[in-house]
Amino acid sequence: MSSSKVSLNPTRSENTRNRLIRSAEHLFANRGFGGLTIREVARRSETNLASAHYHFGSKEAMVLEMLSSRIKPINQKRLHYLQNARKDSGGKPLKTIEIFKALIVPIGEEISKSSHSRKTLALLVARSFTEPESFIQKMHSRFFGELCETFILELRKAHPQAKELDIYWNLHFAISSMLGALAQHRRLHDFSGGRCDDDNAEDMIHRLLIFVTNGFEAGLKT
Amino acid sequence: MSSSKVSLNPTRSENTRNRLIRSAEHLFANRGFGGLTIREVARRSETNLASAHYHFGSKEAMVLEMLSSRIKPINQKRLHYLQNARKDSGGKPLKTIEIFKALIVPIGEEISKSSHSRKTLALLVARSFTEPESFIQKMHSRFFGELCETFILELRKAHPQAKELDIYWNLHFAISSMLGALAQHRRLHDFSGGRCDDDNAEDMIHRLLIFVTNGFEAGLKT
DNA sequence: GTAAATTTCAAACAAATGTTTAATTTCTAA
DNA sequence: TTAGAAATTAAACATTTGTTTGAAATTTAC
Repeated sequence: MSSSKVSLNPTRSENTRNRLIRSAEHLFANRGFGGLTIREVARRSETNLASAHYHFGSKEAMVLEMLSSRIKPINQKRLHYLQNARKDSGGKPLKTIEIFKALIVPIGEEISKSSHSRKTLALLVARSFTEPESFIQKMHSRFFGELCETFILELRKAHPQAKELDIYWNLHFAISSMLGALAQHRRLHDFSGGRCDDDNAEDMIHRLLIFVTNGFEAGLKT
Repeated sequence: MSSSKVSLNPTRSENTRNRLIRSAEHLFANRGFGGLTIREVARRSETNLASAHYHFGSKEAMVLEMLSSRIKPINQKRLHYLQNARKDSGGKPLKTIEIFKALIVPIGEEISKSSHSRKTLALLVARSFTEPESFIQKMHSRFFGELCETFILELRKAHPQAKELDIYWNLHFAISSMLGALAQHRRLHDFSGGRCDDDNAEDMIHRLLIFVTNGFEAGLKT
């Protein structure tokens, strides 16, 4: 039942817990909530089916725990980037691209950092927006409610002359681009005949920033 | 076993077939392939579980048949729009926005046209890109392979000076925006506090076109 | 070292799913 | 009208799923 203990010398129990989370991550990223089975999570973790229930209580609780472990650090980084940008701007409203940097770059960094298959995290974050509605609702309210408000506020400061609706719509498009681009890289690989790869996360993030910033700003000029 | 017969006075058999397809559409749109069960499709169609297998052979075949009935008309319209644009241009390369119009407007029109819940078709098309990879691969090769090639060719004609990779990447972003925006309208509703609605499909399509066109063109200027 | 708590495990449970079968009903055509 | 084809149905089948149980193994604390 212990939860927040972090140790350099993890106990055996913490080890299985972590192995379970890592396996759940991989499976959820590649197959979604419905396609993930506890049995396979347990098998890949080289532990028993029932131990997953022992540690998390249910399949849903396990997956949400896993998502939390990946999403929360990213969201903290996002807020951190935003704060730094505010400091640098000396009280002036931020430029659009700075705001979107704060939104997008942290994902890119976490993707580059992660030692295992680079695509797992990208799929993970993006898939969390393509799951059935019941699941998504829990995700959104748990992980993204505040964050959205913060970014909307910042965008409105940056564009005081813009209509509220225009900001909503175009932020919606921007987030869609980001998530879609991350989740559906397979399509890119397909129709570029393998000439584009997303191994270079920095390159991808930079391209995405240009696309999103220009699309957003154009959308405000009605 | 008859397939291409179209009659104004549909037989009883064709009726159940159509009812099955319509129920499958609704369920697939809202819950995805895994969340759709043949039993529920049959129940909603007020017919028997086994008749779904009688008409389609398997769950997968039924869903693919349903997708085909919705996607093929849209893709035909897309090619048609492209042809018309070519005629109007008098041999000159098309403008970016004309190409994206051909890609995006047909979906908007079908959404407006459909009598049942407007969001069903949007969800349907978009979800087809967020399903597990094995399923998507079949979808892509069956419905979108050629289409992608055609549009890439047209974009290259329109931007002969642009790098090939830039076109691939930014088309990828554009498609991501389109699908994401269609599929995830719930987020828009959420963080706009209900102030944005997507009942006005024309308005949404117009906004999307502006966003995508400007993002794409900005992405080519490296 | 030993007793209690924690963790792991094999087995079983109950519910749900895609598919098949065989009988019944409905439609079609001569 | 009637025999044969087509379509529908109820029932059963074989898997698979999330979850629970109770015993065994391991760790922890004194």
